[in-house]
Amino acid sequence: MSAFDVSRIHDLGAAIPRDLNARTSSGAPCGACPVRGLTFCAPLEERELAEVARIVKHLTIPAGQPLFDEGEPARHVFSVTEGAMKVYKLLPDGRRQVTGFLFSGDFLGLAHNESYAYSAEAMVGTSLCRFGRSELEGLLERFPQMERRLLHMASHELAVAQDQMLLLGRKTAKEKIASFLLMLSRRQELRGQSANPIALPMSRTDIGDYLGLTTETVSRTFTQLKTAGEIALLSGNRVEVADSGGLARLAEGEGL
Amino acid sequence: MSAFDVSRIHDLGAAIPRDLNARTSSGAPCGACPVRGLTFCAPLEERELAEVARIVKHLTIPAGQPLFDEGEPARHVFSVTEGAMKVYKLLPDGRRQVTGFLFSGDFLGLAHNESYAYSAEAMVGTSLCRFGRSELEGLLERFPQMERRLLHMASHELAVAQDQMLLLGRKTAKEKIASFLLMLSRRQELRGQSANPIALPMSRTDIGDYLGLTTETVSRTFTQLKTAGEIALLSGNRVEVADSGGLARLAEGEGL
DNA sequence: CTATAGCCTTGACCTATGTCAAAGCGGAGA
DNA sequence: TCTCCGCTTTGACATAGGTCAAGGCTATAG
Repeated sequence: MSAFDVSRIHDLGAAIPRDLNARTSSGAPCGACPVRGLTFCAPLEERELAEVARIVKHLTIPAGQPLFDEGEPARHVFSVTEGAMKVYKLLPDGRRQVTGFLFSGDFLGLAHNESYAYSAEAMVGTSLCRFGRSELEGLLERFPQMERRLLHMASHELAVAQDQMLLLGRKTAKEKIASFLLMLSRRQELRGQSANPIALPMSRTDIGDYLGLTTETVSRTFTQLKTAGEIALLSGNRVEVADSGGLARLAEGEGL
Repeated sequence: MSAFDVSRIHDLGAAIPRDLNARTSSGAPCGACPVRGLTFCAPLEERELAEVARIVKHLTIPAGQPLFDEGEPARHVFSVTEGAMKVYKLLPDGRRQVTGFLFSGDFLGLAHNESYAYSAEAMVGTSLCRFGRSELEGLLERFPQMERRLLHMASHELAVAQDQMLLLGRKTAKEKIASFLLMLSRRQELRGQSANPIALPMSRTDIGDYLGLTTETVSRTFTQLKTAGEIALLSGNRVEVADSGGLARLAEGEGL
């Protein structure tokens, strides 16, 4: 896959300008945001979006570029509008844990203290909305429904994190890979894309660091699943799932 | 340790009645809540606490008793006032991941959908405040600072969950145990207790299910740390840390 | 069209941790 | 104070997954 070809992994089509008053600082209207329904802007009315547009800055970063690093002062929060990112934590000796993959509609940068708790890096060319922390706080004060939405999103993230703990602590390599593929598939659907085939914008190393495995084990497990007829590896780092029910049973350790 | 002896693990002393108007349904005044500063009630003024007292129900459960099970309709949220609980998720074949240990001041039961995402069980006799979900929502609507506090607490939980992912995915058994002990020590301090010795109200099996290890490995690793002079195992399931700096370095994989 | 650099896959071997089994031991109740 | 019972510890052995080491593809750049 071309590292810069965003469309391969996010295919919602271009934003259709509707000539609303609300415009971001770089000119894109929030009212035309293709992923608004997924973001924390969802509960706002079009009139209120103007307030958002006033404080938002739109930015685009190329594949492989870091957005921020763990420990850096947390001055901004971000919302992914297009592309794909990974967030991760490091141990002093370089061991890495990818704590999440982010796609359009996902939120990042919320920190409970003054600095980011993890690093964030684009895996393909990625577009984001950026909010100053204090400006966002003002916004949350004015629009309580936005704060409620954010709390709801955080609760969801928490549930996802607990699932990931179960995966990391108690699942086998095969169960981890099966769970991972299903997670990506479901998220594609949530973004309005088809559940199958599944796009993998991340490397085997990234997948390993997300699942608590090595590159080699990830690769071997993909091969096993392919040999067993569970999946097919397509060109462009895509995976076709033969029987999602079977994969789901595999993911929960219920054999096949 | 006596399974019912709460004081062993939580020693803030008895609540001192201050004769405030705010009282819980079982008579205990919220104004005298010994852990109020730690809970989501913290930002409320005494006058506002009366509202909380009106909808709260105080309850006490014995060691080993479940509070709720994963998948059950999430009708209530809870705040631990005294004692210790564990929350966990199960795989169909019985494999278990303990996703957290809860002590006084901790919040549980927040669900982003209609049912609980995990099971909760008391490890020692435990007291909790219970809130009906809809009543709590009304409260959050009236007191936005409470909702902000809840968002802040959720962000903190999220950061803790990411640390736990790093632990589960990338740390060795020795690093996991060291991290675990430090976490308990710090939380004791946050609750106003001494950092050392550390009380372990949970079984070796619980610790293993929290750290992604078996009982045997947990036990062997404690023995190793004891032999290395890092810790001492005291009576009553307590652990004395010889040098917390050394343990901290161990926890991050920086040798000793 | 061809070269090239970076993934990805595969193989052989190793080890941290799991599994199975059997003693210790401490605390709750009599 | 004594007696169990359940948890913890320890030992011997097994294995999933890690490590080290070659190749093999594939997609961009020239």
